[in-house]
Order: sequence, then structure tokens, then C-alpha cells
Amino acid sequence: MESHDLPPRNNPFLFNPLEPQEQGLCDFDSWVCEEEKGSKEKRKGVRVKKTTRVPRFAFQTRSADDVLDDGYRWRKYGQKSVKNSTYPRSYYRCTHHTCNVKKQVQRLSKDTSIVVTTYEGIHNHPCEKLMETLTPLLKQIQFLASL
DNA sequence: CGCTTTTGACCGGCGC
DNA sequence: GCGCCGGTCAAAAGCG
Repeated sequence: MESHDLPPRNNPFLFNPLEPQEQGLCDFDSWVCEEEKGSKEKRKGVRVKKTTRVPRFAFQTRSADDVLDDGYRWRKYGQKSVKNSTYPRSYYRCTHHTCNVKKQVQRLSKDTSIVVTTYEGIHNHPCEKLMETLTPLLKQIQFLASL
């Protein structure tokens, strides 16, 4: 475990990180975006399965910490070791009921200090954690401003 | 006590 | 059809 050259929780709060112009704000070394995963488009006989157009995007960051705090709450639901990688890949899901955003975290075997995070889907709810931390501050600001 | 993580089982797709 | 591979489930353990 070497020292990461990035602070652990320096992620900006991005609601939709698909904006390319936003990437200057974040610490992502690189990022990839796929519009859809067309794997489920296969038609079996009569019925054409609903085209699951799930936006996916991945980025990799240089961090000693596997799970970087992006402001959402994630529940881990699986972990698998993949081929060509000495390290396992972890699967997380957003804990919000109405929100089934998934992400998977994988550490490169080549470079241990790099973590690849792949998001799948877009959050359909505001970031609670941001609001959580912001609300008391806003109240305090309002209180001070009323003096 | 309610949430999380852990971990092996299970399952579906794909190549042979 | 079979076996590998990757993704998910779910039961039990763990933790604040």
C-alpha cells in the first residue's frame, strides 16, 4: 500500500458525470463512456426484448482506496475474481429503492495504485449525502445572515 | 436492531 | 451438450 497522490475524498459531487467538460474538475486520469450496452438486444423468436439502453461509463483513478466516496451510498452484492487479473472485482448497487444504478470496482494487476470504477445507469434521485452535509451548513448560513 | 459485507451457490450466455 | 466465465442471489456473519 503506497501513498496515494490524491486525497481520498476529493471527488467533486457530480450528478451526471457524463459531461466531458466537467472532467477538469475531477481527478480522473481518464474516462470512457459508452452510450449503450447492446447485449440484450438479442431477439428470441417473437418478442423483442426491451432495449435496455443503460448508459455506462468508466473511469480509472489513482488511489490507494478501493471505494472512493462519490456521495452515494452503495451496497456491495458480489465479488468475483476475473481472469487476467490477480485482484477481484467488486459489485455495488445504489441503496436507493427507486434507483438501480450499479457500479463495479476493479484494481489493475499491472498497476496496483490504479482503480477502475465502472458505473452503469444514471441516478434518478438527488445525492442524499450531499444534502445531508449541506443542509445544516445552509441553515447556519441563513442564521448568520439574519443577524 | 437494522443495516452492511462476505462468500459460495446459482444461473445464463457463449464458444467449442 | 458441456464447461468456462462473468454477474447476481441470498444466507449468515459482522458491525456501530
